[in-house]
Amino acid sequence: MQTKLKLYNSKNRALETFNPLNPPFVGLYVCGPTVYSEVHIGNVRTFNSFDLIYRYLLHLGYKVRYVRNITDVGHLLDDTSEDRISKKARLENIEPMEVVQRYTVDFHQTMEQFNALPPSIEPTATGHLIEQIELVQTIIDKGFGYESNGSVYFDVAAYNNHHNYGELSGRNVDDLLSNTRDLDGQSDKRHPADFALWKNAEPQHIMKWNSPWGMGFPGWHLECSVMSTKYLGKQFDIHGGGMDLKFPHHECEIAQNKAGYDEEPVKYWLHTNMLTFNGKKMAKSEGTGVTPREMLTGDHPLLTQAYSAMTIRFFMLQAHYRSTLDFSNDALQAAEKGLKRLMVALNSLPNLPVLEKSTLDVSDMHEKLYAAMNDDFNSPIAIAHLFEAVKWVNLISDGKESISESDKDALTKLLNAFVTDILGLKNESENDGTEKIDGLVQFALELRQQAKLDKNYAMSDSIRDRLKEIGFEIKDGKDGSTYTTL
RNA sequence: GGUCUCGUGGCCGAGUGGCUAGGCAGAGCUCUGCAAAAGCUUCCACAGCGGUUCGAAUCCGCUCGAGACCUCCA
Repeated sequence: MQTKLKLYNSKNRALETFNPLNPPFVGLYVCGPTVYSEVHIGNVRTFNSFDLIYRYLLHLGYKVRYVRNITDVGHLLDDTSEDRISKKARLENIEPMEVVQRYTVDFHQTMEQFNALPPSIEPTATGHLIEQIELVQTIIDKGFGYESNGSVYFDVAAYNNHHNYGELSGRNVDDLLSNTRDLDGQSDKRHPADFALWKNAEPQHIMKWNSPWGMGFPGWHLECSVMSTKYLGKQFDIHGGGMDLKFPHHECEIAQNKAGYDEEPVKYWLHTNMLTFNGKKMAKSEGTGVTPREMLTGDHPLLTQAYSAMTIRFFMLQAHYRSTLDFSNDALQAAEKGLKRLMVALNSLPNLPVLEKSTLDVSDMHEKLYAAMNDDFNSPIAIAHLFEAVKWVNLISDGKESISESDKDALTKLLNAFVTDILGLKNESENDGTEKIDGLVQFALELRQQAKLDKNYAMSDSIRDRLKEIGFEIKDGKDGSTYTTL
């Protein structure tokens, strides 16, 4: 088993060698979306980042259990005690579970378009209410939670006497206790930094359940503690999520786990950075997010055209997952062209001529690609090397470099592994031409070739233009014409 | 106000002490009836000011600028 992989543990702010708790098994938990509206493209970036990580771990041979939750209850709005899902349900006059269903399906369809592998388990908060209530009770029993007017809060001060609240996000409790902004409706809490484990429901509240403390609903951070423990154990390898979840969400999760189970739950914390838009974070709650649909259709004021899911995925992979990535029309156009060049080279691999000896060092390329990914999943570096390989392919085609049979096989295997399996990129436009269509286009090309021989350039240009309108781009080469589908 | 991150060529984005990624755009060339596409080659950088060092984009300090978290958020 590989041990060369290093990843950046954001809890220790350091690059660490990856040593799973129980190799070859790896437990990976990622905070999923709250399904009260369409995900935006920033959300997609996060899940694509973790898809890359998941794919690479699989590629290395680990048996990964990838758990990603669906949050279908519980996120309070600040000005009311109503959560986002029930608010949306009320506004649209439908059942909360209809909201959940609609956007869960939408989320799955979206991620499939981006070629993200589905997680091994995708648990929902509402499916784990019993476990959540149990954990609340345990935390109370251990003295780290208290009931107040039908709600239960986590006692941060009490917890901090035994543990270190703020260890993940680098905060200190004294600052938090004195520095937290004053918000209304927190009078039930002993300290402003305390957070809800269970929240009392008003009579008009739709999503509520019975509990030892009355009708209510679970707190904001509880579900992830419960579901990660249930499916991955009290200690597991990797917990991931967006940077913006680091505090308070992940901090609270750690506190709940340690308070309830007396274990340090997570060995490696991975946080992905934000996709920005004009330099600023997209915020679902402020409606500033661009949706995948808008990008895939080009129906957005900032975009001059539609972009394919693979273009967007490739664009995202050209930045490291821990860097912010600023999204713009120009950057996407660049990604589109780059991706095309990469895929064309990959597709031409089988046609490369072979010679006795190679003038290129395939094993060196192999080393460099793995070194890049082993260095905290550095996909931009890996892609840079892949473009070097693209150059090789073109030079070999031109007869300016040569490759042996065995090296060609090795290179083919290597590039396919990285582009297809690890980066998760696939051809989008091929295969919409069936054999019959291909035959038709070839026939048109023959007619055009004859026209050219007859010096009937009006005809040959006309054929070229018409085919382009239909979606076939003609490329005239030395040995005749070929085409690509647009 | 507190905590933290970042500022790289026209654009996106790697790189943490010397060998100055990569993509796109630009330029030149090849191919070509023309064009497109493609390919090859190539120019342009490290916010500013100081300091450490034989040597800094990379370390330290200051200034300016941007952003994130502190409240639901990927």
